[in-house]
Amino acid sequence: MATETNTATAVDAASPRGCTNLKLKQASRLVARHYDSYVSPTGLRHTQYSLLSAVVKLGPVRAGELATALRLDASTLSRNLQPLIDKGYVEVATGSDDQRSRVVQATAAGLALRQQAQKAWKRAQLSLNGQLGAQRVAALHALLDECMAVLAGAENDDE
Amino acid sequence: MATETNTATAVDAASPRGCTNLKLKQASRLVARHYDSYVSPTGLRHTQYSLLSAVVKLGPVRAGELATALRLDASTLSRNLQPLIDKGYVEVATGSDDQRSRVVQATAAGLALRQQAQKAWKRAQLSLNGQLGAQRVAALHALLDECMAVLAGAENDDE
DNA sequence: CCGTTAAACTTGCATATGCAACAAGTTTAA
DNA sequence: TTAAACTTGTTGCATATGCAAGTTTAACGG
Repeated sequence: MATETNTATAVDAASPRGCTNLKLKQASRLVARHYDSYVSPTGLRHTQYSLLSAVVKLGPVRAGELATALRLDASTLSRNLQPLIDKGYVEVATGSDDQRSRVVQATAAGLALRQQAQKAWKRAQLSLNGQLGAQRVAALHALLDECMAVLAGAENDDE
Repeated sequence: MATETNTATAVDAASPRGCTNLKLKQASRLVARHYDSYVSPTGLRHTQYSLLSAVVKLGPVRAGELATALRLDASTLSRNLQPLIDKGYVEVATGSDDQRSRVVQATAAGLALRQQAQKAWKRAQLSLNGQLGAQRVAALHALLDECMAVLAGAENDDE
């Protein structure tokens, strides 16, 4: 969109201060705790809710795709599934064409719980929108999406 | 600053889509990996670099203050310090007035390493600025700072 | 002075996270 | 058709994270 300032021409003192990584981690921790205060009474942690939701939405899906979609390392995904499997919310089957692949999907119990938890999530999100202002949240989402799109695409490049 | 829209007046279709928590975590993971690719050759992980930097900046500081400054749970901070202590980059002493408190500070080795690692951090940050655009990064920082200020202040309130 | 309450950390427990190495199944090429 | 190369997941290892409970020390009330 707007001419991507490739020279220093239009940068009018936009030199970022501080560490983007630290700010993201801190904000993420704060927000995660906020969500957990709403969602954890359902028995799911914020991470587990996100994962279960993704499994429900993406239907029967291979582990690798799920990891890519969530931008998670494959090994992390593999382990994060375990608590949900133990509790009987998702099940994993071996792929039909490719014996190496694992196909993940939600159980009936998982679907039911997700619907419950989604209500709690909704309250958490609305509460956050209220505290921060819907516009600010929308702006943050847009910015984060843009950043992820750029970074995900550049993962194979050198400088 | 700008009138904090407390009513629905100025919201013109700013209903945020998606989950703020998930977006923050995903973006944070991507960015963390980016920083690690620059910083980890120094022997520090991105989290450890942030922590060591905070210790250096805040000088001799009580554990509690450090946790508050980093918005980390006290128990997490306590444990995160351990790797740095083991490697001899920071040292912890018992408080003089209050025997319960612990005072943390960087060692000479810690200071030296931090200076080295800071160069790697700088390259990571500049590279990120380049990929995302300095303005976008600056905007993101501003937004994150605002969010943290609001959320940190509201930690004791109900809805 | 002693028992109670509060404050500052640390521990136990359960996840979350990623890299390197590994195991297993598929595809390719000789 | 078999070994090399590649793909898909899982394991080992080392942190990162937070809540609840425990420990030690301070501060207070009587």
